Amino acid sequence: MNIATDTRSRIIAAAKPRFHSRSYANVGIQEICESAGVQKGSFYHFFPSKRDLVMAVIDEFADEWANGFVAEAFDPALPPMERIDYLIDAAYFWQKSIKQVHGRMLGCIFGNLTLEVSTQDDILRAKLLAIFSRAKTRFKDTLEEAVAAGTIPPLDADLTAEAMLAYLEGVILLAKSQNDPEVVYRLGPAIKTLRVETAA
Amino acid sequence: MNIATDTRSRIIAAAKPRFHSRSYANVGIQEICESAGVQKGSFYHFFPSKRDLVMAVIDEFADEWANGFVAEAFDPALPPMERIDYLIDAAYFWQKSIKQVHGRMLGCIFGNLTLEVSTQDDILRAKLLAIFSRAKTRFKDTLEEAVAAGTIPPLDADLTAEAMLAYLEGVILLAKSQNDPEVVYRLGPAIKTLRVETAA
DNA sequence: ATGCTAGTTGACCGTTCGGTAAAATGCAAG
DNA sequence: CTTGCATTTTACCGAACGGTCAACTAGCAT
Repeated sequence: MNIATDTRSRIIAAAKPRFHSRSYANVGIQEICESAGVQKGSFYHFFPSKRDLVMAVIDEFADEWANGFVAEAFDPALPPMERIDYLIDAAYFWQKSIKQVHGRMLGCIFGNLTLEVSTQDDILRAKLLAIFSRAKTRFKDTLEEAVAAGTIPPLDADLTAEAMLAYLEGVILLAKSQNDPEVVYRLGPAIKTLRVETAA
Repeated sequence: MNIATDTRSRIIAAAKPRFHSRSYANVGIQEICESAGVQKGSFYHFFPSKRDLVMAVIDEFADEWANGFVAEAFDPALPPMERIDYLIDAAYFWQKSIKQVHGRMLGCIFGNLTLEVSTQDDILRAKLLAIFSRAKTRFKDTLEEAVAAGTIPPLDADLTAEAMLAYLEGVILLAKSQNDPEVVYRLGPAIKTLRVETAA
């Protein structure tokens, strides 16, 4: 079970940076197996299909974020709106450090995969949608807290949260098109100007 | 020359909806040729490579937009900020009509391609970047006009324009993840709340 | 010791990939 | 009538694709 788990996680570890830095279709099982030092038959012992692998990769990225930057950013000890600043900062520094190591702005793997596969695979789309949904909830809770504390005027927390998430993804997209994480630095802070008023 | 042009444009016409509705890697030359009623050798007479085809497709989409919705939206006769409303409306109705016909929200092909290929092909990335750059200029000019007219308080028109473009792409991304153009309808109008202040 | 099972191996499946080369066709100008 | 050029056809390339299969190994419980 120990060694078995090891093989499985070696496969995921090999797949993660590849799916992130290239695309779903452009990364083959064979390449992943070679990099992980695993035979193809062994791969299909752990993963019924390529799709199942990418789902595991998505889960790992989501966990990594949820327990890393996101947990730090949405620290209840911070004043609510500062958490959003923190998140933008984290996104910026993460993209920047990846570019320093890898030479490229890789962007958000959830956004990348969404635009690539969501018209072709509803199961993957649902998976990615769930990730976005959780992210939105984080924003929403933060906004509600900020409103309750009187930090910001009342607004439609649900829609504003969704708008902020959209903006973050859009900023990362534009940054990727320029291969330049500084775009995140320049545009990110404007996320706090976004507002959807409460319905009258 | 007439028939020749016809073959070339039949190829592009076959490729356009495919690249838009699926992805770059998922659409093969063979399929495009079959759909266009063209032999593969003939394809390579007109396009040196698959990349050259997708560049032509990008150009066609860009022209289509520039001469269609975008031209209507950025009509100088409209009050500046209403142009932005118009553009959001246009994006919404376009995505909605595509979904009605095709059954799917396909999103923005420029955004789609950017996230798929921009880490793997700098020439395509540059092409897409140029498209975004032109779009940003439209926003920027509009914002400057709105500031000059006193419609909105002074702001950093360049950065705010980029932020608005990012937001639009992000909203479409999120809508695609939900396969629901109504997201564009709900979130789109908040684009006008985005602001980057002028540097002090 | 035996049998079961999780894991592994390596060969193999048919299909598709982007791209090539040479021969054939059509057409227009000299 | 012929030359030349653009276009088209057809057959083909090697490589890679996702996925399958039967045989084999190792460890553990009965």
